[in-house]
Amino acid sequence: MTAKRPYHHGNLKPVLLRAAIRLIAEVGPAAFTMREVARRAGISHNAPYRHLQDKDALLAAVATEGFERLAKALSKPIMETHTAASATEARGVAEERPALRRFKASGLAYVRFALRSPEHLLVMFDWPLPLNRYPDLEAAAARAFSILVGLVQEAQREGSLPEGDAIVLARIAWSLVHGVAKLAIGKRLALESEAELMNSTTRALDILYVGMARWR
Amino acid sequence: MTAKRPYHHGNLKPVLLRAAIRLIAEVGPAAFTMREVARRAGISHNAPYRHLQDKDALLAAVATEGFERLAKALSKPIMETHTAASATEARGVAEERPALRRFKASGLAYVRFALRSPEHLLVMFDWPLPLNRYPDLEAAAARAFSILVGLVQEAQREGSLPEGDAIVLARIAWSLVHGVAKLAIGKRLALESEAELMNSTTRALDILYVGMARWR
DNA sequence: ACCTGAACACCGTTCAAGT
DNA sequence: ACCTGAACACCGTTCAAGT
Repeated sequence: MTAKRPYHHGNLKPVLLRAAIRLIAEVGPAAFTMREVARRAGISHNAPYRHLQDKDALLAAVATEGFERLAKALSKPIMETHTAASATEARGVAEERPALRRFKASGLAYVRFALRSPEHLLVMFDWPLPLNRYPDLEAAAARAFSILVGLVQEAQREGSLPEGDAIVLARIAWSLVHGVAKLAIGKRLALESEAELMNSTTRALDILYVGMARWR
Repeated sequence: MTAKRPYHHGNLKPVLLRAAIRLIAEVGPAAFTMREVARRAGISHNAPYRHLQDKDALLAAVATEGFERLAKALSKPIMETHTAASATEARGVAEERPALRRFKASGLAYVRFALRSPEHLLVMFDWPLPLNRYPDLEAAAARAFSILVGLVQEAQREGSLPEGDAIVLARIAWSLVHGVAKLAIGKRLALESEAELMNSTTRALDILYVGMARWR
């Protein structure tokens, strides 16, 4: 226990990232401290400053990683049972074309990502990081959003969504799933299980799609 | 400047609340400290503990006040120019009945509240307060949500929204406006002015309404 | 190159002592 | 009753000194 700590050599940064995420998950970002991160990484309290400018830089790295994972989750929208239970499907209406399915699935993927990585979402959106000081973070966030815009455009080409500014439609969809995700994480939706939340999200996305398709 | 501080007598709590909100608005909840609140209130750093159990209790009071103000904002949805520009209106379709107007207006009011009091919204939704330990807060939050549910029910009685669980519809609407509000506060929507945001929100609410009305 | 321990100016919270 | 100053165990960050 009083064993002398060996020097930690090699890439400390990923180790710090993992420790940071686990710590935020446990105590929340408010109680999150650099010294505790260092303790968990088994290094002295100021070693992180060799690799990161400061606490914000560590959180910016967490946020950047979060946007990269989100982008991956959004672009791999594998259809699941929840989506199969989608209303138009249930009625046997064969109008749900592939791009529209992917668009809706990405919405579900957003919420699922948020549930699995609430600590990431929190740092990504609710930690007041000066975005312009972290270009990597800004770029990762832009990439994630552009995937959603691309899905809207595909659905437009397919004829599932109306012509018009894809960015506007993407922002509305993003707002909906972001709201669902944030409220769900904060336990404000009074939904029991993840399955129930996914069903509810599917319904919300169906409503949004119907509204987008008919609205003029 | 070295003048001896007179004792502060009377109700310190409201003074602390005002100071707390101003401080959070300036530095964010992460950098928010009890000692600085006390400094701004012109009292010694530990005086607040005579009135509040701890830092969380002060933030819980801020959140409670926020929900009370939100409830007020939602129940006084005065129609404004943005809503008047709503699509159905623009086309002269006279189908927008009063309860539906109030429902949409409350959505706009939610976003407007968020823009005017971002610090309240942040504490209300993103500070990990153990809700069950602050019954006043929990009750205020429930009251605010119930107003939205009531608006949905009125719109259902009026025939503007389909029959069915009002709570489910209210949750979906809440998610949308909450997402818009959070993303707007975080400057993630790339919208220039408040007017632009209100127009965009109006469009989103129109889409949601159309989707709700037609979805089955 | 990378890490450490001591140091500084902070925090949240408590408590005996003052008015 | 209400407030204060000193105290304790923390934090973020820096820096000279070690391997």
